[in-house]
Amino acid sequence: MQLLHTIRTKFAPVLSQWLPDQNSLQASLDRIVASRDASLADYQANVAMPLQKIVGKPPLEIAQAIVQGLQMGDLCSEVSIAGAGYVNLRLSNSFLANACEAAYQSDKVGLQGAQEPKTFVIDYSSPNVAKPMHVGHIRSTVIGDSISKILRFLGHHVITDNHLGDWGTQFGMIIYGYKHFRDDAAFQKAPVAELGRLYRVVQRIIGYQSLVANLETLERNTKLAAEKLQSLTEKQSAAPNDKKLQKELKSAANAAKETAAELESAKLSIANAQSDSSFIERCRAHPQLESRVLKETSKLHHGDKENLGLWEAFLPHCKEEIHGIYERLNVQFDHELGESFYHDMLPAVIEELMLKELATHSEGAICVFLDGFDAPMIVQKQDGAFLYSTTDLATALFREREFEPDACLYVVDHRQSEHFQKLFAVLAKLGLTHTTFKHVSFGTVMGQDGKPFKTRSGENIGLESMLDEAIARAWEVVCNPNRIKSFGMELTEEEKRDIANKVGIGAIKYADLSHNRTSDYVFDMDKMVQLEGNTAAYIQYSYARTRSILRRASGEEFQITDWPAASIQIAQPAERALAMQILRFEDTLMQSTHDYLPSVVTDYLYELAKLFSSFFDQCPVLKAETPELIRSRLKLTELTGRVLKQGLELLGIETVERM
RNA sequence: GGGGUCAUAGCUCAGUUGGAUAGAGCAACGGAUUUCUAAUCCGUAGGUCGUAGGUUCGAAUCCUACUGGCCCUGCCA
Repeated sequence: MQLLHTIRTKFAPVLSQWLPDQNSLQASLDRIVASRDASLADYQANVAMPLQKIVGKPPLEIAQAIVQGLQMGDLCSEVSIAGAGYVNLRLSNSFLANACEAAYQSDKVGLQGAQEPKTFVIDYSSPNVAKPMHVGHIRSTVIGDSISKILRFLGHHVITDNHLGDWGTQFGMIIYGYKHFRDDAAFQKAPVAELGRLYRVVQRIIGYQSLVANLETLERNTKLAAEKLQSLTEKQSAAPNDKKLQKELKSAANAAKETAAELESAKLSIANAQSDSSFIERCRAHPQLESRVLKETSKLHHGDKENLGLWEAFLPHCKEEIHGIYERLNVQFDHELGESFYHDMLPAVIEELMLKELATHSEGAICVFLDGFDAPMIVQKQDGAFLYSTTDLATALFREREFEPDACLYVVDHRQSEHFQKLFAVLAKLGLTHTTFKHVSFGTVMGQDGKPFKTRSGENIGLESMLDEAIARAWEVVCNPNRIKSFGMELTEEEKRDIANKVGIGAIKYADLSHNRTSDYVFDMDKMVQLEGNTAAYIQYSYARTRSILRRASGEEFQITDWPAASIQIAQPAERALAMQILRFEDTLMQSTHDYLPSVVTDYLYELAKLFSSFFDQCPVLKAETPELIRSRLKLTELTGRVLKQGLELLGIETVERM
């Protein structure tokens, strides 16, 4: 149910006497919120204080007038005024009980759903298929999947699209690699692994060559920075109190330090590479590899038979690989329209931009210049090739025609925010003004050292091995024989595998979703698999406990099966706290979709699981005083389980009946 | 140089349209168990919300400046 809306509706007639205008009335109603401190109130209306200017009376007097005018009916057991003029509400136990009853009878745990369903296109995951997927891809995939599920559950029309990078430079790299470095036997045996190896071989050579090529510039810059620092230091000693100079000195010192460190690390990498003689030989044999790779890419894009043939041969293998990962993550898409799908539409995009005089030639490229940005959006390179900005424009135009969405969400990392600002500005100029485009950005996954999460040698961490490790650790903890024996549970091997799998994958997903989407977070496998505190396992465990009680109830010892027909009673503090949290489910989902924050849902579920634990501790279910109470609590337990399961499902996390 | 973003307990983090005494988890300490699954519950301790101003009934939250970190900044995606 939409609890907040129900409460706010009661306030509307009273507040409208001072706020005849709909907008200001709504703004005032929005100040009625769940109380942060449950000991003060369940809900609080912070409406009287801002009204003092409009009404011309002290807040306390206004609050009194509000309370006198309110017709809360059965909803509240207590309405009071506190502090500077807060109107505090205490929901009545009978209301909570009835509302839980209704939620229990409903097939969607009481969900009313969106009044005006909208159409969303959600673009997420979108990896480059020829490269191995790494930890950086997990956020987009997991966040996008969760947002899609929540919106869909609320009744919106959601179209998910995995915009695969299946047409870019990385294919030039593996095509070049395949032509020159392939191991046929290895390719026969495991094509994806071999392609991955070829990608890394080519990447390493390009990396080395670019380091060598830039070494001179780097040395010069380092020298210049050091000289600048030197001269500023001299000036500083002449004028020690010049603040501007001090600032300059500081930034010069930083710059000198940075360039020196960069030079040092470049030299080190080069020295390391040079100790590998076969590698150096390869580099000599393939000079200027980057431009050779670009040529292969360009040939592919221009329909070269051989390259197109290789691309067609590689792509199914690459797709199979990532589909394997999606299967493990239990993530599905409605569409998988990659970059290659849009290739033929790109010239028309440029044509339209030129025709509408949005794009101009500049320095040999075709660019769209936008107010507020120094650099233009480049849509066609000097060499005639298109860029991802061109593809993104074509994609947006295609989706507009095909799906007619109300909103398009791009779940992409925050470093691309400027790209999306430009993209959206151009789309607006192209007349796509009735669709809301939104970059749902997210922060970087950091290592323990506070730097982007990489292996010690600087490589990205493979997604597959990360999932394997999470599952292995989940196994160790969950299927620990001592623990299982301690409460006499016998699990088959198959059941153990299933549990370890769902707990391990759940741990990774939950760790990602529970952090605020926009902030960076430190990746800590120990912690996320630790199964204590704010983790998926704690919630999954709570769910398993609800199932355990229900299993026992209908088992031989108690033989109770008639609780669905009984009525829910709310009396104990732990019962009412649990009931109220259950009823806040829909409000939580709506709040979560307001700015696409799955962490709102994780917080909610964690709180619900904690409240259930308290309830479990303080309110015996099967050993309650009366048969009626036993049945009431069984019903509440079942309802809690349903919400926990549904909530986890919206996060893409599965549950188990026993763990 | 320009722009973006972040700074909250020892650690990892919540705190979204400004609301009452700033909250969790971990780590530390103390209690509860013949268990409806102790992977639990209850409690103690821990803070000048980066600094300085401003806006107002009220600021961790909004504005300005400063300090520090990360990111982006014309032909990769």
